[in-house]
Amino acid sequence: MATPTVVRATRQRTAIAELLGELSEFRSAQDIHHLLRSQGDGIGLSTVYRTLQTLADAGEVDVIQTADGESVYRKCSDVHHHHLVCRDCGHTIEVAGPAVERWADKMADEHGFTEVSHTLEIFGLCADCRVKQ
Amino acid sequence: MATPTVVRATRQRTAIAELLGELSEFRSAQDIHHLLRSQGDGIGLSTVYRTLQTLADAGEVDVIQTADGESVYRKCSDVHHHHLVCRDCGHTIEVAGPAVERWADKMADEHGFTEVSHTLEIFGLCADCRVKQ
DNA sequence: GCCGTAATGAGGATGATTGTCAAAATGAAT
DNA sequence: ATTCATTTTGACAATCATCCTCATTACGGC
Repeated sequence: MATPTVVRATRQRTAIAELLGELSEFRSAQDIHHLLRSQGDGIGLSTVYRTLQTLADAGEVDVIQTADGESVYRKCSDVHHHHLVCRDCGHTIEVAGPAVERWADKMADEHGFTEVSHTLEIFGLCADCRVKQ
Repeated sequence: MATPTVVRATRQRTAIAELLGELSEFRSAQDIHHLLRSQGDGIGLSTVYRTLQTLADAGEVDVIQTADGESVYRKCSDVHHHHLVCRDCGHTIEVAGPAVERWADKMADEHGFTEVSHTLEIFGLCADCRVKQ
């Protein structure tokens, strides 16, 4: 992929960005592909994957992996945060935990680790999904 | 998979358990398969996957997923803990963070989530790998 | 040893993700 | 608006980890 010197706006990219703007849950690339198609936007699966990856690299969307290893995407706020995710419907709440960040950095530092990053997600059953069952 | 009523000891299971006992890093199923084969233990890939899954279900090994979605396994202590993992060599240190557990539960509770679990891993470059580069 | 059951493993199936590349679309300049 | 270099797209094939199938083998209680 010879790095492009300019980035172009396309119908497909706009459609993905808009859809992500409306969703509050993490969705897989395949989900997003289906959603777009079912609302009439012709788009190829490759394009969805490529675009989501680009957005993720740019920090525009967050990516986490479900228990079975599938990558799911969501447009999030810019500030550092973690997620409280419903295992059933995917509904997500952003939560901040400054104390946790400090703790993680301290642990890494104490053991001589550098270039530290961390992943932290909380999974559960949201109130809505609990009653539904 | 009709649940067996008894569990049998086999050469393959013993080999996997022993290997895991010697390793301090997270390794993929394929890694483990190669390692066993290269030390002369004939074993099938399916068996490795099956056994690791069984061990994971029983809580005998921990499973986390690498950045590219691959599952990696490691024998861990029984107490609840998290991992400080070297991105380069996989070397892993178990760390405990009781305050983090409480925080996660509190967040979930405040938003009405039940059946809560969480994942938390810290990634970095260990001291050894830093000098090596 | 025998035998009922559990476990193995070779090979095929699955499913998410990525690569290929010719054709289509973009946007800057004319 | 037309041209044109470059970026994007998307149908399809290729990868790759993981799971499934099922005939064969191994375990362990008798």
